[in-house]
Amino acid sequence: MLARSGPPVDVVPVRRDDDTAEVDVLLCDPVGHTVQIEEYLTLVAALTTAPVLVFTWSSSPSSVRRALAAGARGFLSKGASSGDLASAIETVARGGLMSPAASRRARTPKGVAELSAREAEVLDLICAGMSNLEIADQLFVSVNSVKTYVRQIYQKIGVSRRAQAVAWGLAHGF
Amino acid sequence: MLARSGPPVDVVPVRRDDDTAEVDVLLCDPVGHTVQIEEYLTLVAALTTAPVLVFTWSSSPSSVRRALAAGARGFLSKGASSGDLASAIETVARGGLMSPAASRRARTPKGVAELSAREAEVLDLICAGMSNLEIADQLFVSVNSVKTYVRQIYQKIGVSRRAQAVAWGLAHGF
DNA sequence: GCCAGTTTCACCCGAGAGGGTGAGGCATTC
DNA sequence: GAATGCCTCACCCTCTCGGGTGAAACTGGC
Repeated sequence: MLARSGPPVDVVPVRRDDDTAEVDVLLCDPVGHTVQIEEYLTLVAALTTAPVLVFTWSSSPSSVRRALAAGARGFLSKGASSGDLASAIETVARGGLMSPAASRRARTPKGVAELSAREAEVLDLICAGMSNLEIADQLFVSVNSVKTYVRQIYQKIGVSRRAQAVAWGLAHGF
Repeated sequence: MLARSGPPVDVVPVRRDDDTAEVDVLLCDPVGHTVQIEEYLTLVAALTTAPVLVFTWSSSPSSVRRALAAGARGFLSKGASSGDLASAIETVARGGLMSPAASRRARTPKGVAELSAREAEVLDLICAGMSNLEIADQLFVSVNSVKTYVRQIYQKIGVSRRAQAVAWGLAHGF
């Protein structure tokens, strides 16, 4: 995704228990932790001296507010373009603050416009091959909630089974 | 797939009831018709004056023999590279005969080496979002057979559910 | 002819998915 | 405050899938 952006960006996967990685900006998706986002970001910030850029599907003003208040230097929706992501990384690496107000225009990739943040999140995990129960575990919700999202997703993207949803999702940037 | 090949090739979808399409080479996958491939190819040949290039997963010598005997000007495995496909189209368009002996080296794309032709065929249809029953209908076999293939595919590519198989398949050229 | 691999099929059973209905709580907007 | 959309959850039921077992027929190579 970033390979086609203008500025050169090296991506280094960082895991929770990896405290030796040197990065300029830490990209962090608090999926499953949105309820206690403050605690989560405090933990994440303790792992690195690099500024933290939250990169997740949810971009509700409440999440943004709380993430920034928790010390994140930026917040960007996964629906933003790769160019926006690259420039967000640059802004944060330079010590600036990246708020979604600057990227609100480039909101979602084409075809995802009608999915809510949560629905997009669930579709992301479906495309990763996870079962409903695994997704429920990951997001700390009931499997009934996941089934509801799955139904809504299928209606919105016009499919009727999982394989079709995966194919759709992968064709649309998930 | 062909967009990245050297020679320029225009692809025109041709359906069974479309007898006005002008094409130089007719690409034809007799999926589901391998038992009566002769009859099928006779029908196909009646649709066009263009040479017929069979493009399918199965590349058993028996299928090749019978397809060429039925009038096909070429036979190419779907496992072949896009370059091979493009040059096969050129060969056939020039009036040549395209037999798999020339493309046997570039047999399957990476990662599909262990799938049989039938298994690859089934995975193709899974990636198209079809259910087991639909696949069975398409291939004129029992749904029990399809389940068996699905099991074998999952074992070979190391997945345990459909969504994972779709993602794997799409990542490997299906 | 023998052997291995492939194709095909059946059956059993539990797990997972999918479609439906209904409901309450929260955040945002007017 | 009311309306709307979203999130969350429950429950019902059916369908599909997935893992297992077993078996027969065919093809190609040795």
